Amino acid sequence: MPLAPADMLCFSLYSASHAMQQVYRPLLDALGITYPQYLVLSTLWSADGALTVKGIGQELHLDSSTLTPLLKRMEAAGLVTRRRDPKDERQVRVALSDAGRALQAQAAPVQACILSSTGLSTVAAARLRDQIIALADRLRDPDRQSPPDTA
Amino acid sequence: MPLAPADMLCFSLYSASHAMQQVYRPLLDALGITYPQYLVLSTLWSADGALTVKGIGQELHLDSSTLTPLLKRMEAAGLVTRRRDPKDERQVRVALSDAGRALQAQAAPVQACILSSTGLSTVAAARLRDQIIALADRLRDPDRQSPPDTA
DNA sequence: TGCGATTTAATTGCGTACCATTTATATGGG
DNA sequence: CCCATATAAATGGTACGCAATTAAATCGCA
Repeated sequence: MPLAPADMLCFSLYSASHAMQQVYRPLLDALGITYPQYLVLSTLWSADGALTVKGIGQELHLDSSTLTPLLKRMEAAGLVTRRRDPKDERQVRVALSDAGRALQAQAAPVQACILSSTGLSTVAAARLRDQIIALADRLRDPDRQSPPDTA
Repeated sequence: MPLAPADMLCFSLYSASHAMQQVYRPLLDALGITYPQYLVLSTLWSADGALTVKGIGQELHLDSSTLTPLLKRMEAAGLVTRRRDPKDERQVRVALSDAGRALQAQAAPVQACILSSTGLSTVAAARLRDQIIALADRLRDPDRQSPPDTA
């Protein structure tokens, strides 16, 4: 018998992730940014220095073909700067502009608002987060069990 | 202090959902479908009859602006049929074609492969799924607040 | 009976995501 | 020193995902 989406672990993730973005949307609309842009800004706020596109991609598990246009929009919005690294011109260094740094204060209440929307305590949210991170790590682990093609 | 994406519950969902789709990708590539298309097919396989676009959207929490082009691609691929309901011509009824039904057998091993990739037992996967479903339901609940943490 | 309010799909425009490919730069080996 | 290889970013193409708009059908109620 077939498994309906509602019974699938994958669909719970897919669906919860979308629901989460819906909660973020009005908060981020007020800041003029999208959810992936908020993730990039959070990375830069925490990094406290310029990161390469590659470095941001490693944090967020996104590749340059996703990040390049996203970062260009953020640069056009005046939130970040993009400069070739003079030491290695293959790399593009992304740094916060003053406006990008200023947005951190505006965004300060967002996390508390999100947590409240989850209906979870800080501890319960952290516990669930860690379970989901562990799952994602196993899914990305190249030598995970169940070899369908490893004869 | 700012919260890095790696510490956010939202990002664990975002990231795990993407990781899950990467595990699905090679399996679904072999069937010639995408992950959202697999969700639509799973819905139709379980429903055992024609559903409206609206009905599919309620199952998957997607709206017609996402589903209409997706269903048109599936129709072009010969997996489903789309017909206006003669009783109410606003509605479009989506039904499996023979090829769409036949794909169910091809897709039968997929769920077991995915479960194995999670590294979780059936019971542990179901328990995590239920926690995430409950979270998503609270996030979608219009009258949510009650932060049990912030006094 | 008839007409406006509501409901439903489709359409449009924008922003992700990702694969495959291309371009530019750097580095290692002979 | 120069070529082969490796790496980073960008590009092109396809497919979601959603807000807002448009178009059509039905319902509500006088």
